[in-house]
Amino acid sequence: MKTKQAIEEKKFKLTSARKELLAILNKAEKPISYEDIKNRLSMDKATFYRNISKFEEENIVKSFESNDKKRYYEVQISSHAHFICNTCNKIECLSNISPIELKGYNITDMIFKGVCKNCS
Amino acid sequence: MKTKQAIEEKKFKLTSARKELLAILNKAEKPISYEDIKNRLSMDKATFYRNISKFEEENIVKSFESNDKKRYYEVQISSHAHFICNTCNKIECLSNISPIELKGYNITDMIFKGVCKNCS
DNA sequence: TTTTAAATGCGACTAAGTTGCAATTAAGTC
DNA sequence: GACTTAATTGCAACTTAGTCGCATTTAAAA
Ligand SMILES: [Mn+2]
Ligand SMILES: [Mn+2]
Ligand SMILES: [Zn+2]
Ligand SMILES: [Zn+2]
Repeated sequence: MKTKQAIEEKKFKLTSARKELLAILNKAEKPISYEDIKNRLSMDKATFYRNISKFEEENIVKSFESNDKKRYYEVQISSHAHFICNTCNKIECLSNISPIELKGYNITDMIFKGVCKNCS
Repeated sequence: MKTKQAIEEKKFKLTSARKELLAILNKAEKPISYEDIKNRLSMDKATFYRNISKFEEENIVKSFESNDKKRYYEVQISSHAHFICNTCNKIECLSNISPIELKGYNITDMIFKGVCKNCS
C-alpha cells in the first residue's frame, strides 16, 4: 500500500483530515470530485485540495478533468482507462482495456468519451 | 463544408465576428482555447463563447477540456484522437489511431495522456 | 512534557466561463 | 437603396472550482 509507505518514509503527517480523506477514497468505486463528497467531509475545502494534491505528489492518488470543469480523483491501485458520458457526465472505470502503444509517446492514461448505455 | 451548409440552412447569421472566428479555427493546426487567440480576436469574450457554442451545436466544431482547466476547440473535419502532455500541457492531434471498439459503448472521442517527447 | 515544522480553517482572491440587458446588425422584404 | 425585425453583440456583473496568505492548531520527535 502506497499510503503506508509514504507515511513510513515521513513524507507527511497522518492527520485526522488525511485519515478521513483516505477512508473515503478507498471506499469509492469510481473517481470522485470535491463536490461529490463535500457534505461528508469535516475538513475545509482548502484542506481537501491541499491534501489531495499531496497524495497525488506521493502517487497515492491520480486525477483528471472531466467534461464538467471538475477534477476527479481516485486511489492509484491498478492503472485503467475511463469512460466519460458526454450527455450525463457519468464516469466509468474500464478495467479490461489494454494500454495503447504509440512510438515516441509514453502514454499513462486513456480517456474515452461518448454516450453511455443509459443515455443512448 | 459544414459551415456553408449551416449558413444555407439559415441556422445562423454570418456576422463579422463569426467570419473572423471561423478563419482562425480553419487555420489552426491543433485545438485552441480562448486564451490562445484572445489577442487576435476583435470580439468580446462573451461573443467568442456564444459563437463557439453555436458552432458546436451545429457540429462545425468539437471541444474537450484539457489538464489546465481550459476548453479547447477545433473544426470538426476528420475524427481523431488527441494526446495531452501531463508536464507541459501541450496538445497533439493523433491522426493514425483507429477507434476503439467497446461493446455497450458508443465511443466518439479518445484522449491519451502522458509525457511528450520534449518533456521526457 | 516540550518543541517545532507541518497542517489546518478561514476569508479573500483568481480565472474560465456565463448571463442580463440595451444597443447594433445581418438579411429578408419592399 | 431604405425599412423591418429577430439574431447578435459589447459590456459589466456574476458564478464557481480551485488557490493563497496568515494566524492558530497539531502530529510526532526529542
Ligand atoms: Mn477509475
Ligand atoms: Mn485535433
Ligand atoms: Zn450518460
Ligand atoms: Zn510535454
